[in-house]
Amino acid sequence: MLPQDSLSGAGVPPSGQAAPLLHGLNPEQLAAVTLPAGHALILAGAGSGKTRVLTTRIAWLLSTGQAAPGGILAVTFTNKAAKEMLTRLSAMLPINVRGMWIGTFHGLCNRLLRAHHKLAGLPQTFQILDTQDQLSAVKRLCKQFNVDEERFKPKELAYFFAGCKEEGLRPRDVPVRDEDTRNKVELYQLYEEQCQREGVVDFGELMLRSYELLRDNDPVRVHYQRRFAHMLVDEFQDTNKLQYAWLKLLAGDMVDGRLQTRGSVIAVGDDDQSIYAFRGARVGNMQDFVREFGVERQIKLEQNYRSYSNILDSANALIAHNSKRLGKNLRTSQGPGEPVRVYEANSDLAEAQWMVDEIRQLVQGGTATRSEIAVLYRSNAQSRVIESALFNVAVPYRVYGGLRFFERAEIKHALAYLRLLENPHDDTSFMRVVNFPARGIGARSLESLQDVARQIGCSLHDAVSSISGKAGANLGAFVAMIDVLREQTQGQNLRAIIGQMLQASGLIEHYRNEKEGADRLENLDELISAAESFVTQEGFGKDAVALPIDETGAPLTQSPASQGLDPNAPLLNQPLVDADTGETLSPLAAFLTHAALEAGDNQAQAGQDAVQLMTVHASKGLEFDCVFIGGLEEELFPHQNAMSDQGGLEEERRLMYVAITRARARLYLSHAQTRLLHGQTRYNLRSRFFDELPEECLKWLTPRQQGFASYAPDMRAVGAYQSGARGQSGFKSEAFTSPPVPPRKEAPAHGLRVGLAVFHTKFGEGKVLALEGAGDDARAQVNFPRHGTKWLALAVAKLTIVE
DNA sequence: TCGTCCGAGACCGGA
DNA sequence: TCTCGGACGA
Repeated sequence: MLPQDSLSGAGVPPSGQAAPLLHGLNPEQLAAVTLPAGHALILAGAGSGKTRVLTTRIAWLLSTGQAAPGGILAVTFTNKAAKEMLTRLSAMLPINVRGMWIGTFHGLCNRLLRAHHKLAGLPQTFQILDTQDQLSAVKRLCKQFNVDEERFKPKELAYFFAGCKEEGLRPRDVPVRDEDTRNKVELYQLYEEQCQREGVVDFGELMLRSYELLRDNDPVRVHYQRRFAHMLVDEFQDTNKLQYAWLKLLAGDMVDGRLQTRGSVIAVGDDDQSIYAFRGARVGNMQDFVREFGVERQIKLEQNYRSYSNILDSANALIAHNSKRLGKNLRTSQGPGEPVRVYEANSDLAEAQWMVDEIRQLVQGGTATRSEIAVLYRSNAQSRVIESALFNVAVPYRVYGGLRFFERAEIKHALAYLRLLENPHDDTSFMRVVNFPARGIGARSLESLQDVARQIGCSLHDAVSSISGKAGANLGAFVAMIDVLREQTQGQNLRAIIGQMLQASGLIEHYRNEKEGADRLENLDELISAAESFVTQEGFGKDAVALPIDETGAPLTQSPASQGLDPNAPLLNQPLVDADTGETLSPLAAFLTHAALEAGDNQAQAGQDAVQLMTVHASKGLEFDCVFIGGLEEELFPHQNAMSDQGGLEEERRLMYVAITRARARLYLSHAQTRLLHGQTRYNLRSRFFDELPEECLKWLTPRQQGFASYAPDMRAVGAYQSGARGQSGFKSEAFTSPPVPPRKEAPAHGLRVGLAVFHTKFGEGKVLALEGAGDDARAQVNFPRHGTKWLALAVAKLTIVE
């Protein structure tokens, strides 16, 4: 039933239209969907129907007439989530979703900055730097100012700049405590000047600049505050300080130290799934939100519709080890289901082989289709072994992550040319392609070009005319090529522009002559198709109607375009608009924006029934019937970089929690005793997370090793770990079922015995303390005076007996 | 100036 | 194992 008091006045269609929307919601979900106006926090556990609640809420607001499409702003973190929301919405309601602002933080900021680029102090065609571009911009800066790159590593500088921006700090705002910081802040200032001069913004700038735009321009801010009466924020636990401040600005103004809001904000989040602290996410925003917005309604969604209880209990038990939690426990009405299966492999190869065997059984036995099986891992590097194991037995698979479409070198090159067409002063793009394909412009020429540009204070493009000699001729030819191309492609469609660019730049020619160029040529072809489908989706062409603007120069709330009720209209948002002129951004400029904000899929063959391989981070928000989580070893998962502090470890645990809760019916966990990482074999302890799972939910496919500590690379580390959280490990003999593991017998074919002195190429001389295993599996424990005690796989380690 | 070779260092995660 | 940057010879 609809709460009567929340239906606001005139224009409300009969509630009969909304009723089907609400069908099948549980009481908490219903309460969340039909919340009356006002701010609210929804704590939504994994698999509790969060996205459904969000989209139904929007649909409910619209269908009851409480909101117009233009009055809604819904913000997410990933393009995937935004698309999902739009897809579901359009399935629920026969309305055009174009007038709504649904997108990622960065996407919406981009939209704001395009609309008000003058006020924001940006050229209309400003380009967006992705992480790669940003790094090369920083490197260029370092070269220019002769920065000691040993002392200030470009990567660290980029990270520092991004961190400042996430905190909302401009160079003048950064507290300087030491000389080191002072230098960094100076470089930060120079970096900003460089970006501004070149008309480019990085991801952090996108966010910070639009924050400042809203903060410093009252009419604009007020306009959007009025417009967005309903704001919904997904994955609120992942917001950083700046994003939260941005939301506050849109919601209302501070009056006498108190936030006076106009519309209502609904934040949906799960503190247990906060896995982005490394890029500035602040779980504390949830508490701040409750306090500063005066949130009175908090709803917990704890009913899980996804997993059986063995899986859910495991997740609950694991996450209970974290100290800082808002407190929430998932429950399910489904039965216990299958136990969580645990497997210990001798090596990463064996682990992968076991996974593949299990996967084939699942598929052949009809338990699951391939696309409903996911293999999750902590870091991308782990996918290799699994991929090759799958490949060997011809099981189709799909890897997420790694290089994505718009990040491939050839695509970046092509995009750089396109960017130069839009903005000749984009020095990052200039540098990228000025000598690619090679056209006789070497480091020397570029150095002098950069010198000249700095002296005059202009872009590289403009500095070219001041260079004389042979270098000047070559550079001149390059610039002329770009300028001619720009003129020639004026007014042409995107397909034609890209086609001509590929020819004129010599990219096609270059890759045609390259040995391994076929793939790259194919990708360049794919770029044209991508542009083509972008153009149709975004609705450029006949139905592209500019949004009208009001007296403040901002687009009007309700545009005729957004009301053009075309049920078959594409799902994406309306074209980017310049608020001053009402012009839509050119297809090329919009496409470049799209390419920067959405790195795209990494592989085609989407439709195929394939096993899904991805990192745990990438799996967030997804679910599968069967989930394998591999590499559950100390230093890998939890990752070694995260173990230095408590916060890091808790984040790793949340990551594990996310991984576990992806599974609906079957969950497999595994770890390997030895793993080839960074080109060398490592011996890792079984992950501590195993000890935090309830024994009764687990089924050990291999005997649970008591002597786990024997794999420690360093005895001191073992001591520290043993004295820590590790309690009594339950050794359940009845859990030993299939498949049987060959017993390890002493079979000293290697000629070693305890007490023998041996020599290792890396660790030097040492003494054998213990031996175990046989054949390929044989290991020796050796004490090296300088490197401590290690277990070495004799098949791998080169040990010679010292006479 | 260009291409290739080689050694060092990295690989945790993403808009 | 792979990528990057520097060195070196053509």
